Amino acid sequence: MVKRTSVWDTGCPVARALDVIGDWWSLLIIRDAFDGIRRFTEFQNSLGIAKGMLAARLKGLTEQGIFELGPASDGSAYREYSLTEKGRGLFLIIVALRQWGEDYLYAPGELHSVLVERSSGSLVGRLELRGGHGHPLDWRQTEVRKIANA
Amino acid sequence: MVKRTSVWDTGCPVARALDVIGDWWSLLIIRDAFDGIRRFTEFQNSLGIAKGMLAARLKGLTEQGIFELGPASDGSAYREYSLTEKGRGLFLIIVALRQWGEDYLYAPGELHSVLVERSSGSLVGRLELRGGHGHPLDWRQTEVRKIANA
DNA sequence: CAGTATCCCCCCTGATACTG
DNA sequence: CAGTATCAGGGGGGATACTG
Repeated sequence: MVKRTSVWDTGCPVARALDVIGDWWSLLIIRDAFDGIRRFTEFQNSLGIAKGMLAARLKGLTEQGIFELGPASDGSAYREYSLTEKGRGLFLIIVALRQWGEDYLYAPGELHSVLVERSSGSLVGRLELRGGHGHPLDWRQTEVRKIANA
Repeated sequence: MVKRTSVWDTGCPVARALDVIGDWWSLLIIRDAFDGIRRFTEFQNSLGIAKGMLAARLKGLTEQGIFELGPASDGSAYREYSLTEKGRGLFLIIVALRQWGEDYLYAPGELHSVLVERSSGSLVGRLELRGGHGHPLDWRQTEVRKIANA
């Protein structure tokens, strides 16, 4: 097996998601997109990523339907990358990563960016696991039901 | 974990989180841990990962305080990897990945595993973005407030 | 500005063999 | 069972030069 093993066909949506955006750069690029970045050079400057890598990632993510390449919104001659609905669906993953990072990767007093509600400036609430009827749930109360599949 | 270009010090918790668990295997290992897998060989069989890779990942994640290595709970002579509180905090990230994967990576009718509430068997509810007072929020109503940092 | 092309290093990854 | 040691290779990744 020359190529990296794919977990696409394991029947687990987590594995399939990681097959698409599980590399190191993709979610950082997407995070920047949520922050309003849309142009190639903007991404490059923000991330410090090599041009070749950035081009490959943007191409891959566009092929996956996460970005779409359209005319620039400012009327300039250039084009820009914008998130599709599928790409915008990744927002909660970014938020979950952010909240975990805030909780466990910063020493008390260490500064970091925060996600706030634009209208009020108040912090966005924590994501919570809930049951089908809205009641709070602990992870221990859940289980993965496997489906018989090939 | 040595990285070619580290984004640890950018002041963004998302970047810092990805520095820790942003590689392709880590979250799959952690997903398996949430499914009850605790032993080296169980991980290896479940993931189809090379032993060397698995050993390196488990070592790194243990050093990061995500796993801890303790005596086997079944009283056998072997040891087992269990998630720390920090590791268990990653559950929402897994759930977010799962929900996105279910939404966008499966064709209608294609089978996949699902996360259910153990007591009732009903599907776990969707994660939702909410404001500080519990009101629903769209990502467009949020923004990242950057902090002046080194 | 927005990439493409190229070079090159070395890490990641996988496979196998070996050990306590 | 639970790793460690070792090896081979491919491609991730960075840097630079070049182009439309």
